[in-house]
This record gives sequence, C-alpha cells and structure tokens, in this order.
Amino acid sequence: MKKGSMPTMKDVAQEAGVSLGTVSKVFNGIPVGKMYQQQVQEAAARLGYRLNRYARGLKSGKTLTVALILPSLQTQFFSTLAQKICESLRERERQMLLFIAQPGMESEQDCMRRAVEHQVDGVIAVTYSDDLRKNSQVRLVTIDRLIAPDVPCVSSDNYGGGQMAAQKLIELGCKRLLGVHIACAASSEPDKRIDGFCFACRSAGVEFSVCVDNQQQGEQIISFLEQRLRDGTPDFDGIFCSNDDLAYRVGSVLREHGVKVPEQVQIIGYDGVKKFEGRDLFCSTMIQPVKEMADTAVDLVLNSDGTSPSILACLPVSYMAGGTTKDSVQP
Amino acid sequence: MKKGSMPTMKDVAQEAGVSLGTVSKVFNGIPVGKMYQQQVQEAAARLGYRLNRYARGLKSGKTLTVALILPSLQTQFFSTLAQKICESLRERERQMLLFIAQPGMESEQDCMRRAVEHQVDGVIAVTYSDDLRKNSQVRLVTIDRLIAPDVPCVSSDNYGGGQMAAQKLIELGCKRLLGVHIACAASSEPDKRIDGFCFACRSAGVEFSVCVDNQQQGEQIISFLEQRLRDGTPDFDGIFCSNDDLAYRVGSVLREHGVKVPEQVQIIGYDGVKKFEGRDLFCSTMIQPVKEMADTAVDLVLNSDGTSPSILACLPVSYMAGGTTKDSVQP
DNA sequence: TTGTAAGCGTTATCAC
DNA sequence: GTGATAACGCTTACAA
Repeated sequence: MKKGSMPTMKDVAQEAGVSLGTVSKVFNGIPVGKMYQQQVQEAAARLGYRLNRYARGLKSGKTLTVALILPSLQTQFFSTLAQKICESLRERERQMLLFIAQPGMESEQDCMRRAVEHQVDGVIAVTYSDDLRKNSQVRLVTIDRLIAPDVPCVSSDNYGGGQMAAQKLIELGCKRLLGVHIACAASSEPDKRIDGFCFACRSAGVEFSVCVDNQQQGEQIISFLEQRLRDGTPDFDGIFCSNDDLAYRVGSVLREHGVKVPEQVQIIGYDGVKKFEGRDLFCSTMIQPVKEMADTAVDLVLNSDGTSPSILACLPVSYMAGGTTKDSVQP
Repeated sequence: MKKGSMPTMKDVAQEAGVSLGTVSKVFNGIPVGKMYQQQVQEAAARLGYRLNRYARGLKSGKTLTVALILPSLQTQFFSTLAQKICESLRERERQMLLFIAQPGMESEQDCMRRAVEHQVDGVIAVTYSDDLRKNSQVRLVTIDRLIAPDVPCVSSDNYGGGQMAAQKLIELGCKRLLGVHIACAASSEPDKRIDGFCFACRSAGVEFSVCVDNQQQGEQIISFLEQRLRDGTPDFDGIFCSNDDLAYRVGSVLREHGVKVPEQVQIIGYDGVKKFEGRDLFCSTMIQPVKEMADTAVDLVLNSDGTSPSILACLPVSYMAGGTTKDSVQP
C-alpha cells in the first residue's frame, strides 16, 4: 500500500493473508469461511479501509446514487420534498445528488447531462421542460408534471384537494365563492386544483367565480381582487387560493382594504406551509403528503420495471384550519 | 459497442478512426490535430457519447463532487445555504451530494463515511460532533462551528451582529434592553451573538439583562418573559433575539399579553428569514450574507492548501427593519 | 469455499 | 502529435 493514499482491498487482502476475491466477497455479503470473514474484517479495521464506490460503480454499473433536480429550495414545498426524498433514499442506502436548475430548459438539460455523466441510477425532477431525456435513457420520475406516457409522475391529489377546499368553504357557511390560481408557463398537475374547485362549486350549486393568472406574478389576481373590493364590500365570502403564498398575499390585500378575515371572507390555501419549523400555518390550507410523495417517487425511480401500473400517482391531501377560516381556534 | 449500454471512448475512437488516447485528449482539452479534433467530436455527437465520470474519477482520484452535511432543510437558513452552496459548486463545475443527518453524532459520522466512500473531493458540514474526521483525512469545512484548529469554519460575524443589534435598539430609543438566546448542546459560533449584544450594551452604559436557554426548546425564555410581564408593564423596551424564530415567538408572547410591538417593545432578530419567497421579513433582523458564506465555504473546501491564513471566516451581517422596530414603514 | 484473472471506462506514460 | 498499453479499485466468472 502506497502511503498517503487510502488502503484498497488489495491491501486488506495482503494484511489478512487472503486473496482479493475473498475480501470482495466479505464486503458484498457473499458467504465465506468464518475464519476468513473475521480476519478480513479485522484487517480492514486495522487499516481503516474504506470501500471505493467509484471503483464498484464502474465495475457494477450501479452507483446507488439518485439525482434530484429542483427549480429552487426556497419554496417550502421544495425544501421539504428534498429533505424527505433524501431521507427516503438514505433508508434505501442511496445517496442524493442535488441539482438546482435555473429557470429555462437549457439549465434543466444541463443538470440532466451532469446527472447522466455521474452515472446516477435514476432522476427525480420537478421540471418545466417538455422532456428531460434528451438522448439518455435514464430512469426518470417527475413531480407534479406529466411529461410523457412512459415517465411516472407523483403529485398530490390536486383535483380532489381543490374539491375538498370548496366543500369545506361551503360547509363553513360561504355562499359566494372565488377561486384564484397562478398558472405557470407549462401546464402542470397543480392546475387541476382550480378545476376541482370549480367542479365542487358546480356540484353544490353554489355561486362562484374564478380568476386564473397566466403572467406568473399574480398581478392580475391582485387587481381583479381590488376591483371587486372597491366599494369596501366584497361580493364573495370565501376564497380558494391554489397555494399558500397566494393565500397569504390575498389575505394581506383583503385586510389592507379593511376586509375582516375570516369574519367577512374565509380563505383556504394549498400546500401546508409552516412558519419556521413550528406548527403555525400561514392560512387554512390543504396539506400535501410530502413524505408519502417522496417515498413514492423514490420507489418508482428505483423499482419501476417499466411496467408501472399507474403512470400518475395522486396522493391524498388533508385539510387543516390555520386562522383564515371560521373553524380556526381563536387566539 | 455492445448495444443497450452507453457508448464509450473506445466506440468513439473506432467511429472516428482514431485511437482511444486521442479521444481522451479531446475531452480533456489536450491539443490534438485539428482534423482529429473535429472527427472525434462528430463521432461523439453521432453516437451520443457521454463521459463516464465514474471511470474518470477512479483513474484520476478527483470526482468533482462535494458533500454537504446538514441537520435539516426545514430551517430557512439551511435551505438557503444549501441552494447557494449548490449554485456556487455548479459555477465551479462541481456536483453536490446532499446528506441530512439525524440528530446525534452517529448519523453525522455515517454521512461522513458515505461521503468518503463516494470519493468526494471535500465536505462542507453544519455539525454538532466534536470532530467529523474519524480516520479519513477528507478536506473539511464547517459552518458556524469551530471543531479543530486545522478545519476552517465559515460563519457570519455573530459577535458584530449582536453588537449592531444592541446599537440599533439603543439608536431607536430603547433604554432598557433584554437579550435572549437558545444555546444548543455543543457550543458554537452563534453563541457569540449574545456576547456581542452584551458587550455593546455595556459599552453604551445601557441597562440590560440576558436570558440564555440551555434546554434547547426556549421554554425557559418564554417563562422568563411571562414573569417579567405579569403586571402588564414590561420592564424593558427592546429585545434582541438570537434568531428570527425566537423573535417571532417572543413577539407572539408579548402581543398575547397585550404588549404593543414595536410601540412599547422593539424586537430585533437574527438570520433574515423571509415569508415565502418574498421580501417580507418576520421581524426586524440581522441578515446573514448567505451567498457569500456559501462562496467562501466552497472556495475553502476546494482550494484550502492547508495553509489557510484565517481559520475562521466571519462575514459581515446587515440590519433590516421588518416591522418589529420603530424604523419600520408602518402599514 | 478460495484464488486467479479478465475486464469496467478512463487517464497517463511511454515509444513511435 | 499519435497510438499502444498499463494502471485505477473493484466485481465476477471460472478454475483450482
């Protein structure tokens, strides 16, 4: 063993007085004589031997590594998702290579290229590109966006969640509903939140209107709102916002205009964003089952044998009061 | 080239009619005949060749990969740090392997072991262990915690930030200050925030008291606070909280007891935590220069030639009003 | 069972 | 400048 560099299996073999192959077997759980087993393990410990996964990966073709491609870690949903996926991978003895893609699909493609070069066993991505798999036939699973018939997608039950939100508002006494949504450039699963909301309103025969913003900044929604508030008396008493950020902004606008929340207008958001690490929500909301989504994505990316039964995994959301509905405990 | 698997340099060499060595040179920017250069690139494009970094890493000993070990991604400071470090690494053509360590040092050691096995070129860690480098002589840089004389540490100027907070409160008219801090099990750089606060108070000759909670949950601080509020009139008019979460909780307690913030009591936190992706702060606060911290950590882990001039890099923080001080714009 | 040896895809050291 | 060829540390037939 050349000093200065790490010991290899060869060194361990020499130290233990066995052959290289035997050492390899020990570290792979392949049965080997009790004596040899022990000798090898002792020798390895004595030398401070560390398995070189690059050598193993090169030989075996499996690297036990999965790439996660995200647009950001600032949004709480994304950071939680990243953490849960990381934990889920660790439970399966996998490592996570994290890529933050800049807006624009060149960056996403670039992340994909690097992930492939790094021989990842699979990729989980929140993507806005049409199809990330340029030439590479990597195993791919997306979150919240269906990009191809052979790429499994994991999301929360956006449609069902939108429905539940509407039903909840109605149950809480709202008579005139409003649904607001910001659509991103590429259409994605979360767009169904507002569809589910509309469906439930119609089914219940309740008066409702909807405002969908395509400009991505939500300005349309804010001005739409201010327009309907001009006389100080809103012509609605319940709002479903397709995410908590939007709900927060909508709530601020309402309060600025002197509208009492939840007394005059009740608001339900979507995501389940918490303040700090605590339990405090920003608003009453539909909570996404992030851990389950992470587990599902990881299972799919590791085990999908091509014959996945369902291409879109929709996981159930749950409602929780968070101060912007009348069922919230009053401070 | 065996079909089904990815083309290798050998395949490219054959396709281009050159030798393997020449192909390697092309992909390493080593000068090669103009004609050959082009032939190789065309052949590679035609075959959809992808560099195998596992083979390169095995041979060269450098993997262009850095591990980041964090206790969580839920705290906004950590998620922002992770994102900035990821971006910083990308700018330097590096990849990031992310590890979330469970509380307790076995998990941290485990992350370290896996990072070493994966042949990372270095590790950046937010750690509570005494010394992560068990046997391995990995290049290590810590965040917010000095663990050994030869391990560089990056942090914000915690002491200076605490000082500035006190000075700011005094400047804003506070006469009787209070400093509160939650110390984690292992002493770390952020503990200096409260020291800087005390120093500035003493220097200014201002009346002040301090409450440090060692139980990690902040219960001590809350009850300390409630005790001093029992009669409804607080005997302090300015509080420095060593992080924004604490500032938020303290603010809630004060308001619950009918104390007006910032009219009666002004509060300054530390971190610069934002609501959603927006600009809204939870409180007036000392903002940490996360991007600069990330860049510094990455530079150190990649370039530290052992002869680092400063072992502790303290980056300057900045104050920003966020509603819990009188200099905040009133809504 | 255990040892031997041929690669895995690259880089790097040689002669040519 | 270019092309063979020997590693890098490991897995895995296959031989003993």
